[in-house]
Amino acid sequence: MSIPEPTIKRLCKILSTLEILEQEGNSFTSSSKLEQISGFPSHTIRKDFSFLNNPGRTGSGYEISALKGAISQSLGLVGENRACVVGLGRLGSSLLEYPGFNNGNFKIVAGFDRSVNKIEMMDSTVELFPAYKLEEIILQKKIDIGIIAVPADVAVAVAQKMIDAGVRGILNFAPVRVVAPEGVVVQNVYAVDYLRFIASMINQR
Amino acid sequence: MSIPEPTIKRLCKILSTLEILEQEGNSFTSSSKLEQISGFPSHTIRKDFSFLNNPGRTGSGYEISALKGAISQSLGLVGENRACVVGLGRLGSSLLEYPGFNNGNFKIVAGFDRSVNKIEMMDSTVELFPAYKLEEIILQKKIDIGIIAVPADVAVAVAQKMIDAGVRGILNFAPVRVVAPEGVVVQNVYAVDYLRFIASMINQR
DNA sequence: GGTTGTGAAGTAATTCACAGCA
DNA sequence: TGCTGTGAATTACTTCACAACC
Repeated sequence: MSIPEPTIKRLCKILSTLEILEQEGNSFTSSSKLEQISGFPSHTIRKDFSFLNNPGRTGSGYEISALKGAISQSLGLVGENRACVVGLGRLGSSLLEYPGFNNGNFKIVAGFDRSVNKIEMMDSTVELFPAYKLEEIILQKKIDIGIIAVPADVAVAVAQKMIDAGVRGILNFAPVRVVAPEGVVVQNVYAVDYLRFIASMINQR
Repeated sequence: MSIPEPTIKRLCKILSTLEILEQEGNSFTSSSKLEQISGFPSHTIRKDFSFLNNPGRTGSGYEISALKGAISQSLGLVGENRACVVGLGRLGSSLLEYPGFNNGNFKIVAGFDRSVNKIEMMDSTVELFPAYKLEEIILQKKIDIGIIAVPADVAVAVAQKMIDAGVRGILNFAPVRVVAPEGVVVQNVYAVDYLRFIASMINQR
């Protein structure tokens, strides 16, 4: 039975929430507590969890580490997903060190920038390359997710190179909409869209 | 008749798409063309548009500027929404100049940082203030949307100050989930959530 | 041929409500 | 009493299909 997309998105967010709870020293939680923190209603959370394999115990709540495992497993977040960041301006360079990117399931294995000079000047724990090596390195390092943080005018070209090199997912922060063929998952994160959504919710209701 | 939330989100994205089309010199478009660019099926787009006031002409397509107006109007994106950015690290400082933030409907009227030194050194077209003035300036400048770009450990405190000062919407880029009382719209943009979603779509299906 | 706009039909997601358990 | 887990009921959304139009 496949998991509905809204459920997947909520589970991703709940996973982050659980990590925060764990960092704060908790080892158990409940659907009502998760409602307070995540904002999702508790019955929705429980329904979402019904797609997992018995993550909790009827009567008591959820053991956080077991719950995290159950979510990760059901979402297929198991192996190590290898990612790269293209464009090392302010946004890109902050992404290289974004907390949580280099957790168990993800690893940023390369950064790219057009400017060879910038690459040589930056010091980073991530290996850096000039942009023209993008396709070569994606193949060589078996990168499956590309993160785009370049200016709008080159974002589409970068995306195309990623797709040609065989990337299976793209996270695009450039203010341009990237479309990809069937089989490549794209998420466009365009900050203005969120601002507009917020303004629309504020002004409309 | 209120507009369903999925429709609102799509309309926000389509609005950006229209701006791109317009920049490229187009003045007309159609639902099938928008399908190609946005990825949403054309019938969904047309259904979404049915919540607007006759944006197109049966038979021919849509006049982009009229369509933009109809969407903006229906979403309540009419006045000027005043926003501020808190935290002027790499992410925050890039947001200050983010293209499209300072378009017709939004205006970034203030930037804040804890470090007085940084504020004095940065040159920006946006007025900058030390963090302790946050509440004062929000009131004074009638800011209704707060953008959070501070580290995780202070994000919740910043959000609380914004809420206390009367902000009506929060766009949070810190890797912490901000929750707000009824009446304050929050969007948490946590990059890891998108990575997880992508990985889950890649690995699962 | 192309297009929009929309009721009707179909599908999907949410919410309810309660049994079963600690 | 407070919790989970889940069928059933409800609600919401999407897709279809076609009339009206260029």
